[in-house]
Amino acid sequence: MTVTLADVAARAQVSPATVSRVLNGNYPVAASTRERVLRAVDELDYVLNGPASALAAATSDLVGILVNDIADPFFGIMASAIQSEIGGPGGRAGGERLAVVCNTGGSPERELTYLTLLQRQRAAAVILTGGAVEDAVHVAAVDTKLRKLADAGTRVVLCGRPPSPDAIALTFDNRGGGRQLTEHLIGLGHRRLGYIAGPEERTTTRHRLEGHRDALAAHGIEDDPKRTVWGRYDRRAGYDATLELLRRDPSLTAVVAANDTVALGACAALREAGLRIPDDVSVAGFDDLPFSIDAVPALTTVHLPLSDAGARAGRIAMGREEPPPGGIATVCGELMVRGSTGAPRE
Amino acid sequence: MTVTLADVAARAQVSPATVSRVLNGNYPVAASTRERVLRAVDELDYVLNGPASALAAATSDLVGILVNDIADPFFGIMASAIQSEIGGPGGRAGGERLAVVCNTGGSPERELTYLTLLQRQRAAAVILTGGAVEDAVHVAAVDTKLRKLADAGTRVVLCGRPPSPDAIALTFDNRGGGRQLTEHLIGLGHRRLGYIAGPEERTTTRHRLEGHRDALAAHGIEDDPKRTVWGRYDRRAGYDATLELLRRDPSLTAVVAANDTVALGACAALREAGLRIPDDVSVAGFDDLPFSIDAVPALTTVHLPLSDAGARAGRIAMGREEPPPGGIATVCGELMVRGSTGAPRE
DNA sequence: CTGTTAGCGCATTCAT
DNA sequence: ATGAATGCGCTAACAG
Repeated sequence: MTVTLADVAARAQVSPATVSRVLNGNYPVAASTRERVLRAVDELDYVLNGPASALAAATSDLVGILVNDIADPFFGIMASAIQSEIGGPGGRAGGERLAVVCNTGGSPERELTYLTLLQRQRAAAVILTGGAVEDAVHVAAVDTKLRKLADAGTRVVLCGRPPSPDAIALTFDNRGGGRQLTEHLIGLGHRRLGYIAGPEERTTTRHRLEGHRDALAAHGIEDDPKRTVWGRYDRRAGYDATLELLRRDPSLTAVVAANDTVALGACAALREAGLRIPDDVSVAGFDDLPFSIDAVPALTTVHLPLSDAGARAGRIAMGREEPPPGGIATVCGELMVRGSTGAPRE
Repeated sequence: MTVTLADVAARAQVSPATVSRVLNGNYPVAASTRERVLRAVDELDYVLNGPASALAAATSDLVGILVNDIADPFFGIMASAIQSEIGGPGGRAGGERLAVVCNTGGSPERELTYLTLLQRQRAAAVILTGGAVEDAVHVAAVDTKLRKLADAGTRVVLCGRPPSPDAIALTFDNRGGGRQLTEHLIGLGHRRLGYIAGPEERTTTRHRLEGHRDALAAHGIEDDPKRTVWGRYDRRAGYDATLELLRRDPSLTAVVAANDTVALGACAALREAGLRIPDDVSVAGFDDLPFSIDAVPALTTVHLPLSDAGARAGRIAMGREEPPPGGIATVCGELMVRGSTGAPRE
């Protein structure tokens, strides 16, 4: 039924080994023979059997990309950049690699499951993006998994995720970015700042919040726990949290959100409460996703070079770029001051 | 070095076949034996070899999801929904399936390449999302590919994509949605409407535009070609196109965009041109992506049930839901009237 | 319910 | 530069 390498060999009147060699292009074959084989491949419409190939070679052309939320452009942008560097020549089987993005939905179990699945597939490389869950048991489980993958020859790269032994890491300076942002607001004169944090157990959440607190502390501003609210990384969370912050302290003059999406929800809540941005309340986000510049007013935020970082992670995973010294590099964000922040009222 | 099924069998003092059976859970095995095997698996930290398994079974647990732009939430939302229905029990190898999303970037070649790669991997199912490129040669090539995949036992489902023989299709009623939207504007009194279309060669672009023109024709409004501009499906295209439309006809009272992202760019351009929305110019989008409600004013658009459609496509691909009669179902959008549209000025 | 026997399709030695 | 032979690790009949 399905045409195999042997069929091609027969048709081209060569041995299966020769066909394999021209297909993989990693061994000298006479030009005339090659051409004959290629023609047979074409005529028979032959398609390599991936599993068989992977089994025999003990490695595959799959490259796994793990993301926390595929519907969030934060991950989409990184995944897209990674993938653009994955393709091209260099792999086996004609140089085509299958970049597969796996959506963990932020669930530790799913993360582990996908890692196992990729291990099962003998993936050529695995790239984990975004913040990690901090639960000690889970961290240990992931580290163990990553070590096994690495031992089995899978290249493991972290992008926008805190370092782990046995993996090359490109981490984002979330703490520094958070600090810059809050210092900007303090510099504007704000003293009563609300903070909308992300999910409590994630590293990204903690680091950004720490940066915020660093800035407060550096300027002798008390960090009133009432001024921090936790939620998910979505619009609704920002909306609800803002209402809650306003309830707890109507005299707030600024709201700092864990990311841009949350900030958008915050803006909506403020607007509905009849407050003007930034005249009554300033708002700031984080990430600088494409839509942030279109918010009204445009969102002050911290720009993260998601695309560049993703591309670099992709190249490292493909062995086309040297890993950073020590296996860890910190990628810094850049404060983007726009219309959503201004001096506090009165 | 790496532990195999045979090792597990030896340790559990059973035959390899038995181990395979408990792992796949598709054959009766005595509870006591099962437990012994599972314990051995655990102790040895055994991981199934995916390629070997796929080779022997002639099918894999891979499910491919093709998207045009992974950084666009339109696709992210569908992919996420599809994936949520892919997992769970029912597959081989412990019921875990690997949902892999492949980013074609809108390129016909990449689309074909990914389909070949998926075919190579003997994917269990393939789901293609979003609009297709209309070039006859490419359409034929894709159809051929889909037929081969189907013949090889891969389930093929289209989601938000026009029908094709040999595939089950859930298509969006882009034409109807486009018509509704423009009729809404005409009903408001608009007569000079600009239209920002997407990439020229895509079905989505064409259908939405046709709907727009249907509405114009139905109301006896001349369809001046000067009032249509083409561009990509991104913010920048909307921005540029709006400037161009304004240049060609400053008396426009409404701008209809091919999708929400484009509409956002249009809003930015209008705002910078000193025009108020909707007082001076009304704006409408399409898709109703999450950020659309946060635009200022909130965007009038056509809501597409991306999540529901994706979930349904996922279930059909997994054989857990009956395909629609005739293999084709049309999914309709719903007009969402919000603040960005109003009566024309004067 | 469990063991035995054959391949699945390809990459890779080792020869020639 | 090419062919022959071997085995990758697993599943699926087929027996028992």
